Amino acid sequence: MNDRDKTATATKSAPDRTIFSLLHAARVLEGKVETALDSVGLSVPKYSVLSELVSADAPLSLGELAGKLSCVKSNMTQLVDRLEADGLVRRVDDPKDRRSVKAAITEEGRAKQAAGAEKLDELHERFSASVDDNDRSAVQRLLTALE
Amino acid sequence: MNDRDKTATATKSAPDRTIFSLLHAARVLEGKVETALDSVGLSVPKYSVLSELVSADAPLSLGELAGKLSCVKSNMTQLVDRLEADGLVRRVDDPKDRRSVKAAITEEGRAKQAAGAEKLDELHERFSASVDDNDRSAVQRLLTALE
DNA sequence: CAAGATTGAGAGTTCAATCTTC
DNA sequence: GAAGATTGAACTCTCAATCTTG
Repeated sequence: MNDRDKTATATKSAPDRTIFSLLHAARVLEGKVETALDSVGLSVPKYSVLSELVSADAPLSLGELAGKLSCVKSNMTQLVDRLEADGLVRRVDDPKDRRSVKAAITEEGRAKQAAGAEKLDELHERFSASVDDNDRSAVQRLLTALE
Repeated sequence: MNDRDKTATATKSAPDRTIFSLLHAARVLEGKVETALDSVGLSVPKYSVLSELVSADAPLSLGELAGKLSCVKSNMTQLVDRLEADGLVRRVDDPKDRRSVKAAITEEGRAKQAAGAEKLDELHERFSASVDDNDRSAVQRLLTALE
């Protein structure tokens, strides 16, 4: 069942490829995650920061957060700005290191994170129900082959 | 009210989260596409616009382009601003409809698009080589189940 | 000088409002 | 009024430069 791939380098604008359908699927999925979180008033980056703070169960420095979210520090500066404006986190000084600023989650932030996690669980439930185990492991295999 | 029960959210998403690995894989893949296009001086949105113009083989209005890329019209206004600054497209008036502005690809834009397509083909080659047909069709199945 | 965070500029995206033209 | 495009504001992200502190 392999009679595609006729001209490898010749045809430029002949779209076929699974690679782009995977990309498209990811966009769709990401959209669903965004919608789910949006219904509780959170964005994906905001939810990610709150989740890290909840799972650490302690304030984290902006540098640590940037590392965990795999983004640049200046990004975290602005993201925490918005979270602070929303009242979901609070900047606290680090007595150990006067250069450092830590983000501490507020009660409101904790509640938002829990609400977001709830929505994400629901989404995951629906997703899992519509996919059988064989396909699931095939995807896992394909994904790890990607790195 | 909110007794944070760690076992509730933490253990639930730990063992079984294909949804998130798919999301992660998409990020990785998207990063590779970005890198490939960046090597010829293009971003993904810019390449997409150029490709649409090449495949249409005629100028397209900004509204048409926004529709094809599934984005908002105001987005296309700014994107075409940047493409015009790069000398890759040119705004031309539509004699049929004085409200409308069309984007016409330049020779330089055509060359850039071809270079980008070349890089993407190479990427696709490498990807296809590392995926067998069974896994490929599993992905297709999973993707259609997603909508 | 290193490591923390911040600022400024720019790319990309969305939405709401506006302006011109049909 | 409805459909073209544009502008302004907001969010997310990156990079380069800067400022403070170790």
